[in-house]
Amino acid sequence: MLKKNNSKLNPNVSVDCVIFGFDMENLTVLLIDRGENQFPGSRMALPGNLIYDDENLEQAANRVLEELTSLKNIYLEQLGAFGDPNRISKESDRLWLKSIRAEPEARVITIAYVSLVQISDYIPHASSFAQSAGWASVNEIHELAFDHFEILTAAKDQLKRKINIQPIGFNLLPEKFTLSQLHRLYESILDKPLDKRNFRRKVQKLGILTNLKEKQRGVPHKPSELYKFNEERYLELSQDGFDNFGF
Amino acid sequence: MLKKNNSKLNPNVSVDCVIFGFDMENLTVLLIDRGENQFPGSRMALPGNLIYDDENLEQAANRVLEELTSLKNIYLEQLGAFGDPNRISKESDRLWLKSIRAEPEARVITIAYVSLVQISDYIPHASSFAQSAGWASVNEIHELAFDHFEILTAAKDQLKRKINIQPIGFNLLPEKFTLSQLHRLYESILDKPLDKRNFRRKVQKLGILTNLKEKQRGVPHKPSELYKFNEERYLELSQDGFDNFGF
DNA sequence: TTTCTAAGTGTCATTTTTACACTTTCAAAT
DNA sequence: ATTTGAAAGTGTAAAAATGACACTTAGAAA
Repeated sequence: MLKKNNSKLNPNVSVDCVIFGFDMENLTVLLIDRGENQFPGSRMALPGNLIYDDENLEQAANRVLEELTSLKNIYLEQLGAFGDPNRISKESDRLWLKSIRAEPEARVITIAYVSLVQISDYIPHASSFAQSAGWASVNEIHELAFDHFEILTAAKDQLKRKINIQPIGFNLLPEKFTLSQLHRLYESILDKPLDKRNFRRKVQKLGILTNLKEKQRGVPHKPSELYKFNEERYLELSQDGFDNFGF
Repeated sequence: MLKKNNSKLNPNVSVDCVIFGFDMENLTVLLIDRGENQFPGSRMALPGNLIYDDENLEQAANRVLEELTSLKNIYLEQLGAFGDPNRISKESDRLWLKSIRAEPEARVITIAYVSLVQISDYIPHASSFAQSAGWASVNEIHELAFDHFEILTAAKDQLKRKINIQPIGFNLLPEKFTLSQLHRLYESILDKPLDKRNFRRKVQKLGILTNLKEKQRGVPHKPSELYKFNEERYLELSQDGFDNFGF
């Protein structure tokens, strides 16, 4: 596992990763399982760990993510810092830290990073201290280790806000997707129903979708046309300061 | 100066504060002066310092701000973490750190906080290691200590984004203000001209301004009517999920 | 051939946005 | 008393965006 030459873990700063996916039904998030001797509910955690003194925060997040889940080279965006002095002092968390850290009692603030990926491109495999790693439906999660539930909530809120400013939802879909899939994705992120016709009208007027003139096959209903995200067109628009991506 | 009982400074985590003001002409920011033996340009810095192990980040930001500038009880919002391993390794910064820190070579990541205040309510007085503290016009700043210029740029960008979602500009104005002052404020934050009539129409339709039926006095031109921010009305609106505050 | 399922489509009323120029009110100067 | 300078304040019409709303179509499976 990625060895750091002679650099030193910083006992006070960690990174945590909120990796969102979309299983065509619901928004999902990548969690690791800390194993059976944890209290139920708090077994699951966001992938995260201490940083090394010679790496920057984003590098650290990528390294930790790879160490724990095998996911590599993912674009991560910073969510913010979480630094409550008691954030790691639940009894179950302290016991666990004793088993994996050199200075389990140190004050640790964590920097959270967020990413959006296509589930099918990234198949997590647990390693290091993660017993397993996998996708969980965001709206079925009610408790996590440390302050990770709070971090997840902040990440969902940020995603809601950002999706009205940038067309970032495409990162969660496969290269070819249908308008209905995009529609369901927006509904599940914004957590509210959107009128089908109005949604389609607007998304098509933006001009950032290319119709591939290709149909779904094998579905027991009228097959949908497939689209892809037109990145060049998006860059044109956003250079001109266009920001009306909202619903 | 605010003594911390027996708690310990954390050598690896600091906070920095970006306090914005508005002098009725331009957006301004609160800076401290590190004194004459600094290189020109890098003499000025954002108020910031290491955190204590038993305080949370927002508390730390408030404490540090008060220690350096005497400003108290200011609502601070987190901007994010800045953690480049080389962020404090410019030669001039290292020399300065040697004079004020116990572990001047430690890796330090910083959490930046932002606030908007009315210049006239908060008169900064330097203390601790600040030689002086005062307001500087944001668009005249081209260099700062450490990575503070980068932090300031991120804060300006966040402000631009946020002002289109929440009517936060009011925090920068005195209680009574004119529509023209509000107009100039929006133009200076968004850094683009806004049509006077359209601006007034929209801001008045929002219903979050109360006309005080009171006129400016002593101005050598038609006196303006004075308004104040109607917070109750704003809360009503934002509870219903209203978000169209943009220009 | 029937049935089931999701895809796909258009219009009208309302609201929001944009572009644009002249009159008014006060203080200061003459 | 009159003039001047400076910013405040005001309305309209065209274009664009939004929101509400219901039926037809294409394919697979029975």
